Amino acid sequence: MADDNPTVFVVDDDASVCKALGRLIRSAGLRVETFVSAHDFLESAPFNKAGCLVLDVTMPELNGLELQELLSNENCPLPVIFLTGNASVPISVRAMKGGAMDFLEKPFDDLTLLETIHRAIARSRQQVSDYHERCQLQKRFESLTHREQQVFQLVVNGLLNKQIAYELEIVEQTVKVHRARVMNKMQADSLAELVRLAEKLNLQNDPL
Amino acid sequence: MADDNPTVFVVDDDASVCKALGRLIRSAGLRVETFVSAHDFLESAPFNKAGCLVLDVTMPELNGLELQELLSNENCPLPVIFLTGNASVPISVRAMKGGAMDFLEKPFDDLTLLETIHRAIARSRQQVSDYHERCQLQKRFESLTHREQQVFQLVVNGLLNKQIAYELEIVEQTVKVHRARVMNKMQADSLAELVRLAEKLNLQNDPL
DNA sequence: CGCGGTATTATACCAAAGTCTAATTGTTTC
DNA sequence: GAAACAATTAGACTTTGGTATAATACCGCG
Repeated sequence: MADDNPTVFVVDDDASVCKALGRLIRSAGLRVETFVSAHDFLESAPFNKAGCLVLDVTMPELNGLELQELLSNENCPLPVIFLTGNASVPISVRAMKGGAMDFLEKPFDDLTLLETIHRAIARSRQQVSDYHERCQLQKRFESLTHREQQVFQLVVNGLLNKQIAYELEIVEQTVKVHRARVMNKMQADSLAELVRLAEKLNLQNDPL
Repeated sequence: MADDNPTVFVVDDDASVCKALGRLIRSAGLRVETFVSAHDFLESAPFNKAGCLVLDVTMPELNGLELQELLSNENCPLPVIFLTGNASVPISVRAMKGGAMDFLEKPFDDLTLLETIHRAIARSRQQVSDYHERCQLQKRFESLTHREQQVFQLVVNGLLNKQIAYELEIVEQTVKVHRARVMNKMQADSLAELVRLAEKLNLQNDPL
């Protein structure tokens, strides 16, 4: 909502390449930040903002693949586009298996890169939006008391109030109270919606 | 249920390679079928059975990548593992973007290939199982009359019976009749389950 | 034309869910 | 200890959902 301006992060140990890529990408109307090392990039860690990463494979210290893996482990959802001068098949395969958007050899076609960047940003927007939604849901879920969470679980498993009462060894009226609070706190205005929220929260059912 | 025996399909224009791969894979206790051309393979099209495809990239007529794309368009979910002698980065990237499990250069390590095959088969099993479940669901859904499908849609959108009645310009009692039939035909024994079935059927909600 | 499938409605009743007020108990926290 | 929160229950009531029986009407098919 507030900051819908995606940023392209360019990481290449060759400053002149950074500069050239920066120019190219800016010319397409996109915001760019360049870094000459993976460490530099990591300091301004751009979590949960839309954008993408254009990454050189071969760099001293932390190379492109290692950075990709690191970000992946950190759960940073930024799509990665690799650029490389001297690539090999195993490296490109590893990059793609690691979830890279693309893997382009230098010299690359400017338009191809820009087109790939746009696809990456589109994906990133989706990811960021999904992430935010999920966070809000998670927050609501955590605002439930333990008992309310239990009732939530059993309700979306399809149990009747009286069955839930039996499971939890309480009285049906108590279940109704909890259930009403669950609907309120989760901001669901129908059981159908509550079930969908539970799905998004990965509240697995069936553990009966 | 009936045929839980996955088959590895090997396609390589070099018959001796086929033979060697066949031996290797069979030695791991897996069923193998070999083909010396993509066309040969396509004739025994192994849809909706668990297995995987070990594919040479460079072949006369229809090459590996083309076969992969063709199968993908045909919605054939068989995981593909590429083998290649003289590969290039763009080709490997294209293969991986096309959803390949892996892309191995000859000479490859036998154990690596077998390990990849096993992962591919595991994925295939999951896909086949998902596919079957989805088919059954689709069948049930299609057994609903038009009116019942409408009621289904509105029910899982969270509308009350009386609201559904208003939408469809009928009386609440009629909605109840349809609703009961929907629950029966879809084999759902709770609203929660019905909503989950609707999700799996991609009955998008919200088109209010 | 009669039969089967579909859609519709009515009546009646029971079960389940939702709502409101109110009270009790235990725990934690300032 | 008072205040705040959580869990529990009771009682009373309304709304909604589910089920059963039955009847009417339309349509297409043989």
